[in-house]
Amino acid sequence: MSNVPNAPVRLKDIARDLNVSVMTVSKVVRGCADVGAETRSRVLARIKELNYQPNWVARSLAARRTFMIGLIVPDLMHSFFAEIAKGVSTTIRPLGYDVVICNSEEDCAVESSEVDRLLARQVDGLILASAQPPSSMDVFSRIEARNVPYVLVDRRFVAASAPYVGADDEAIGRLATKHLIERGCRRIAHIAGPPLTTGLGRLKGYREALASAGLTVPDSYIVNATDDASGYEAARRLLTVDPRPDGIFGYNDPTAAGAMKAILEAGIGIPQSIKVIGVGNVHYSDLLRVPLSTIDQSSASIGQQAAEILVKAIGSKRRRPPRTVIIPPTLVVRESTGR
Amino acid sequence: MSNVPNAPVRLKDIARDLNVSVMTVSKVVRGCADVGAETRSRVLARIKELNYQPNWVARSLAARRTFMIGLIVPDLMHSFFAEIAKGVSTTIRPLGYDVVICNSEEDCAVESSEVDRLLARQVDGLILASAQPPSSMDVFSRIEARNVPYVLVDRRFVAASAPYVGADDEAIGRLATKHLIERGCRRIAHIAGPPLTTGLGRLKGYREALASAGLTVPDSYIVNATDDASGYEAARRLLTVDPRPDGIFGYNDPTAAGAMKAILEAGIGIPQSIKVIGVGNVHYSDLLRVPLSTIDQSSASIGQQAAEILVKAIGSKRRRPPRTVIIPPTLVVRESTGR
DNA sequence: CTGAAAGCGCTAACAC
DNA sequence: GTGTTAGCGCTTTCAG
Repeated sequence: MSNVPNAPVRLKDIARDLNVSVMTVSKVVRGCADVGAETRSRVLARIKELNYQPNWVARSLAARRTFMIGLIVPDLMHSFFAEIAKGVSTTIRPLGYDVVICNSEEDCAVESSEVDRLLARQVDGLILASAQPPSSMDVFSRIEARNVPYVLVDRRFVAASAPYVGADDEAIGRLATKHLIERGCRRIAHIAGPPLTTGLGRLKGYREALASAGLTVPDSYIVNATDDASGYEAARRLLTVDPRPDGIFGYNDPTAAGAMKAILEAGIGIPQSIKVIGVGNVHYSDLLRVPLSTIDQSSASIGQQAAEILVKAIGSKRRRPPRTVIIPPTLVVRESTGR
Repeated sequence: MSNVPNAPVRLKDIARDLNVSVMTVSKVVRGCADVGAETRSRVLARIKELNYQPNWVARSLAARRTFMIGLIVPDLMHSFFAEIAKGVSTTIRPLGYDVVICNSEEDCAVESSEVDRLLARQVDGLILASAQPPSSMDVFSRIEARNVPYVLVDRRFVAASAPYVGADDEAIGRLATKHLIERGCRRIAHIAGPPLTTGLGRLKGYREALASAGLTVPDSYIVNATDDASGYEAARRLLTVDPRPDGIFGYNDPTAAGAMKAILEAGIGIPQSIKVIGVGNVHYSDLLRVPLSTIDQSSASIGQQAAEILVKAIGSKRRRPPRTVIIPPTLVVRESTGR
């Protein structure tokens, strides 16, 4: 019995009840082999009886491992990141880890403080879809100083010496743009994302695809947005440009969906007059006003692979050379780029 | 200096460097008032210099508080729950808490083990959108046995003596159904959700609204679904019923969106021939094939209020009488129920 | 196979 | 104001 009613059962309680040492009980709990069969079953019986649950805080302090990892994403509401989060969780939970999920709100100061908190909580590893500016290093170097393994997802940072799992953004940009060209578009606009590897890469791919098709576009064909609301506004601006674009490549599905709303509101037909394509293949793309063609990035698998790489890195003592997993993008054709 | 390179700085290190006791440093770190001004500034200086970060695992063990709370939701991919998660995080983070988010996959065994893990990690409190069957008690009684405060959201359980924050599901059902009736529908079908308070309550409200309007419907007007895919299938079944419904009330926005897809695919006009309404006001409702009328439940505010109640409960020693916050539903009319 | 000793890094309670 | 004493509940290490 413990002294205080309602106080959780401890190893000590079980040990006392059974007249064995705390160590023996601890070993049974952790499944160590070097315990006598009879002792083990007595302990096990008592554990079940009292419904003993190890105190993970104490265990973490003593073992110097928390079996907790941190995941920082810019926005959980964006289903792309929700899917990554889910992929991470379902992969890593069966391995005994819990995931602390943080939202950085796309703000690099918030992200930076999240990282510190997670580190202070002694997480065994970190997965980061970072909102840092491309050149910034200090968040990464702080993690590295602590020798905590981490994996970058979605957004790449050359300065960070960490594994990366994500898509090939230039390939995405080329694939989307080429598809519009093949569907007959000649005046292709781009709703560009924030100046991170994702936005920049897709923009570059877009430019490359245009160039290799011998197409040129006015500067006003490139506008900026990040979500459905700003995508809507961006498209409204594009519709005033002369000549009007006949194709729009959106940085991601939300911007593309917002753009479609603006286009349809203006009474312009999709895909007859303007074709639209997005990126991400969010689950509701198929239910939009006009089902949205998109580039699939296998978001769940990004989370899964990041988790797997992280767990391996946690397991091995020495730093391994950072692995890079580039997930090839695939085209999903729906009505918004129909003929 | 610490013995091992790369080992994090400890209170002890700072104390030794400055020839003060560990306690004094600890007090400075925690902002206790009873420290001499000069000592304090010396300590502060050294802390900054060494970039000291308290070890939260050790602190948690000693202080018997982790400043971590657990949040369990059935599905992070469903933006309703993602929004709750965001509401919880943004409310509770500034108060010094971190949130461990878990997905139960709508599976009550998974949920049960999540609860145990979170409890073993000594979370200070729990927020639960539980997938337990309505009568089940044991998850709740396990939490109560540990004396850990918890708050229920979205799904209600009378047997649990915990605060609840959520919508009034019967009111939702009535509001949605009444709206369809007012818009002229007479043959109103319902895509019902799982047999939890949400699904059951909305179904009840639907029945009440029909009854008070003197309408009756065949049993075949009530089908089951949980997400967009099953909503699509459900609607396909409804379309074969004779006489065909002229209104469909979907358990949530995804089911309603899936239903709209099936209806439009069958070449039937929305809202001309069938009007559709959902629940949840997910952020993309406005971008769907036909912008979806819906019932708003203020999901972000559910998360926020649950977090606030939980923090108060954590602060106070004694159990307070469980508070119940019912968020009144509001109607959002869009094109899917247009005249 | 079993257990005693020695912490993990920090804080509560109380002396000085 | 400052420091001392005693842990928090567990694991590591190493001796029996």
